[in-house]
Amino acid sequence: MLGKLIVHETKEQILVGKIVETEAYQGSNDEAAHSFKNLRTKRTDIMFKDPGRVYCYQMHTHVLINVVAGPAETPHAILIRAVEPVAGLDQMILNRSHIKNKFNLTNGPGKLTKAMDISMAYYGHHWSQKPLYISKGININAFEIETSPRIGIANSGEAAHYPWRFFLKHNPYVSNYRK
DNA sequence: TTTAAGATGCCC
DNA sequence: GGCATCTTAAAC
Repeated sequence: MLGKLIVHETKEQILVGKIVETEAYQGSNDEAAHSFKNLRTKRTDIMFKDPGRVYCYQMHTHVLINVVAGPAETPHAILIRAVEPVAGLDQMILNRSHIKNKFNLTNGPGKLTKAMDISMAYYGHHWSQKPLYISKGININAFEIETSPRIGIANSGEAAHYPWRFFLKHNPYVSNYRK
């Protein structure tokens, strides 16, 4: 998914962001995943459906978005943690309360949803359909990708150490690492 | 029914 | 390091 484009056709502008950071959550076997042990609730339900749909949820005051992965009944998901603005930068600045630093607009999972005006209304929406879809971007070679443990899951036992965060080396729009 | 924690971000 | 703010899971 790294290098692919998220496109959101809003009524104001077309907003486009290149994916530069993701995290993998492996369904039933991953203690850090919401779907650990196949836990199926109103929130996690969409992960048990067909792949390619939007799994979004609210975390504190923010919305976080995922792409559902794996076949039906296999609740995997990929969290989109950061994008690099490609189009609609001025609208993103407005959406982010006039944040000045362009590197601070979309470098986190809660920041990018606000910049790109992606809300909980997209729960279950398919990522192949307008007005919110993923399109072909650039191909990324393996040597351009760096990995690390995932962020913000320190209380997830062994899973906290799995190197399932993926991001583009030296890209200034990647989020700041923290535990 | 109640409570505590959370795949965060911003301010001090 | 604290706190906003709200959903959800799990304990009572």
